[in-house]
Amino acid sequence: MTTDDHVVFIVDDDGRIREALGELLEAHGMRAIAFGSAGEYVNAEKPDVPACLILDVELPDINGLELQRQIAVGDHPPIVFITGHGDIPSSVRAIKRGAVDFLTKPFSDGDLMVAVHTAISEDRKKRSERAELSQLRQRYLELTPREREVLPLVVSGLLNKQAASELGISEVTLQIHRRNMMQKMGTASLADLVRIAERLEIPVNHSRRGGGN
Amino acid sequence: MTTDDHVVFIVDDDGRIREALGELLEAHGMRAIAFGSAGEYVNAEKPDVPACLILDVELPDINGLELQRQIAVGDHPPIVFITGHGDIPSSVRAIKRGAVDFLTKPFSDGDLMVAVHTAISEDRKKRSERAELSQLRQRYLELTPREREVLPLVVSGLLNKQAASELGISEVTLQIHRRNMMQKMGTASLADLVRIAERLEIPVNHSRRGGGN
DNA sequence: GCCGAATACATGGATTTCCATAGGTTGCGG
DNA sequence: CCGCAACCTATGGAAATCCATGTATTCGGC
Repeated sequence: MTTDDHVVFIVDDDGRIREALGELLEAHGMRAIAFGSAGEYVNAEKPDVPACLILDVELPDINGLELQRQIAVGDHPPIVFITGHGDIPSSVRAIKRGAVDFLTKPFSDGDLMVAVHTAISEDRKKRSERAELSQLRQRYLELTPREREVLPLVVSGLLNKQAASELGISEVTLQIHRRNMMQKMGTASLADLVRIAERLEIPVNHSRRGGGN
Repeated sequence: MTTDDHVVFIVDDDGRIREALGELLEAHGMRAIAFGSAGEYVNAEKPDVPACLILDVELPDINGLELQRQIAVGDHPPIVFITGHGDIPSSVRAIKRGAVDFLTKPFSDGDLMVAVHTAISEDRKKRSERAELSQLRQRYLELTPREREVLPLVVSGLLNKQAASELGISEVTLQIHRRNMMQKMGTASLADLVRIAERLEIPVNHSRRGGGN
């Protein structure tokens, strides 16, 4: 892990904590960027790399749990909460909402580093999955309306003539749309297409009656 | 929700707590079964219905978190922890390991009931998914060794002749195995089979080179 | 008006899948 | 030895999919 392929954000109003954490992370070969308030963090330009957010619960401008709730609407780095005055309901809520850990001060350097590594590893995985899904979604959006209608019928396993009947068109036309759709989706086989449709959570409302594939 | 289609297990060494919780749950039309120790609970015959486990952290025979860890190897009801002396690391660990909630005494009846309903609802969903998956796995186990070899090749989208080549057999033989396999798996189409293979997490190591489905 | 995209339909033909039927070999258990 | 399961192969033929190519209509943008 080099300092260019990840980043650790530190949000704590206590300058000494920011400095101590920054030094700890850099001593472990990690890149750290610190902020004194949630507002600063939210408004800052951020590198597009796997990340972790070390977040103090008691911030001057907003409660850390509230910030977690707010940033949850978009893509955001996994959170490692740190707090000097935590309570159990808060910790439960934080973890249920996806935080990687909830550490009470004083916490050990080791615990923090484990949490940070877990968070960055998690973010790396999620970002990769999101990128792939985003690409598939883009392909889906490039389909014509008709092609988009044909897709769920095809992946549900209907024969071409059955799918054509569902749309009230000829089988020949259905075949054309099907072919164009599969080309745009970049799939060489029906099997590939079915898997992509699953990834995109496209509903399957039909089923073939009777034999064969 | 009738008292026949679910159950709430209570494991607490304090008889008054067991009684109070039992009465609360029954006042809400729920069925409750109480145990004074983890050993009692583990050894008891349990109804095969959606359930919730209200688990005290400080038990005489074992720590509640340790019991969570032990029962995690099998199918077990979602846990709602209750405790009079909890600490944040314990609560974090409990939630991370899948507990529905971690309530510190004195907790409100409302909080407990919400947690219990969430747990039972969750268990109902998981049990349904597990039953379905178990059935699919049973079908998979009924395949002959050859049929089991053919399945991943087919769902990867290979042409029959390509799959046959992979196994060093004739295309005709591959077709026979394919047909028998799809019948045993209860699938009417390749699309259905692909979805089932995904559910069973059968690895796909091949891909068709070139056009068509 | 022209052009391109989207949609519809068609033909001719090749390839693949599917089906029904038949036959053979090997290994295991009763 | 016999029956059965598992595996292998084949034929003949029907159905489905795929491909290449062509035509026509409508709509929107330039």
